[in-house]
Amino acid sequence: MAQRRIKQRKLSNPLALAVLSMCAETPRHPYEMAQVLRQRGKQASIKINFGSLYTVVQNLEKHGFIAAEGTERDGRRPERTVYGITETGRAEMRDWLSELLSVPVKEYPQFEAGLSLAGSLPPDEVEALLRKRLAALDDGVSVQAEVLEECRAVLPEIFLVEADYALTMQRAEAEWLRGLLRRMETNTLTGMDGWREFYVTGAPPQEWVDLDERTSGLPRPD
Amino acid sequence: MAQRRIKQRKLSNPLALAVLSMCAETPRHPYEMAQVLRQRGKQASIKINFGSLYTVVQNLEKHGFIAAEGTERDGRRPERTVYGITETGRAEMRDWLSELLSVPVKEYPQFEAGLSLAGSLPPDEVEALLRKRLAALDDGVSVQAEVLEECRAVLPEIFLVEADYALTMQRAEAEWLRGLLRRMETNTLTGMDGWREFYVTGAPPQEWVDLDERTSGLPRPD
DNA sequence: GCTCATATACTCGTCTACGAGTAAGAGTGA
DNA sequence: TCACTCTTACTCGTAGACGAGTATATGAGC
Repeated sequence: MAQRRIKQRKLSNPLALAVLSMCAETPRHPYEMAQVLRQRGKQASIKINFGSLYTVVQNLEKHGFIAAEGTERDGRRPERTVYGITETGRAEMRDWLSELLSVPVKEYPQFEAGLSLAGSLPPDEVEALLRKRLAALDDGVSVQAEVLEECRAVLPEIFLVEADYALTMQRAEAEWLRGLLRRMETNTLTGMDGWREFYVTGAPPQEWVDLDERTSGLPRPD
Repeated sequence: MAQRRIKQRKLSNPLALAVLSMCAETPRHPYEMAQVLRQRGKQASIKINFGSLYTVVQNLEKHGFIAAEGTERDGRRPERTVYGITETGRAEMRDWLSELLSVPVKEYPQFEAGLSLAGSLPPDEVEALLRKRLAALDDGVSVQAEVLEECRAVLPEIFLVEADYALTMQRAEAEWLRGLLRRMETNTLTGMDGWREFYVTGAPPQEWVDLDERTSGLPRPD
């Protein structure tokens, strides 16, 4: 018997969730949604692309999560359609948001991909590149820490939870990277010499040639 | 004068970089690339989707980054095209990989989006959901830590750098979450009562109504 | 009162991601 | 040896993401 597939959302773009959340507060037209999201600083945690916004609104309507409640017009500007959330939409929003908050999902950060393919570059080059990243990361952290402080002065902390999270994660990355670089510099990271050898002789060291076979049965995170 | 736009890659899917890296080692046919990537455990850091793989290979060829070097056939199985990397492709690979390693980019983790929209759910529910996440996160961490230990027994550490990174980041998230939950439980997080009030009375508390305006000029991370 | 810049409010078309489907050979057990 | 399943090796169709473009309106400066 086939195992029931885990529920798959009709829409997967987080922007759709943001739109639902906007319409749940009060009926709005698309442009206003974008404005409010921006104004509340949500564009730092959710990518708001205008091309996507209108597609997403259309699809939400198609699936019955939001419904056009009429149109308004400001002067001779183009007419704007105002959307409100439906009951189905409200349910979808609650369910989706609950899932986002309670179920950790593996996403694939580009940096992780970079790390896993770094073997295609010579070790010294990689070391230099990572040092550059660390510097940029440290800069970013100090800038954002400052901004966050300013915000804390005027806003209750619940509104800054996501910014605090992002900052914490960046700090963690910086610390990890510092550790890695130290181990690379001091040659404490096993395999560094093999890697260097490979870039000098052009061939992988003897002890690596059968690694692929020996590790084929290894439990790998998936 | 328009500022020169930052270089935009012809292909953005990290799988394309993995393909380049595979072809750089030795010419291969698509299916073999996928096999080798899997066998080396890269599927943990790069999403390998067969649908995408063939599209990506095609596009890489179209842009001259890889070139068909001929075909082979094993028994009466379908014919397979073998691709090798070109000089342009090698340059693209180096450049792309260098960028991935040295330039931190903001990605938009779903959880961050969830946090920033959590206000659409009642506070007690959010607390429960986050506790559920923390439990799952802790489980995941301990499983992966074990797997990583086993791998360390047979593999040089450079091959496990990306797994170590992923584990560290998960630990950091768990720790941050633990802190947040503590602050929520002890009511140390400012704004919690306002949020609760909002879910009881149905209206935002007095001191929030003009927050939107007061914060409109705030420097926001972007 | 005219021009230029900027904000408003979308539309369009392309490119791409990816799930689901397909089909043939190889192995395996009865 | 024959049925069945598993693995190999792709193909196809479609939905959606997003950049770039467009067109009007409003305000600011001269």
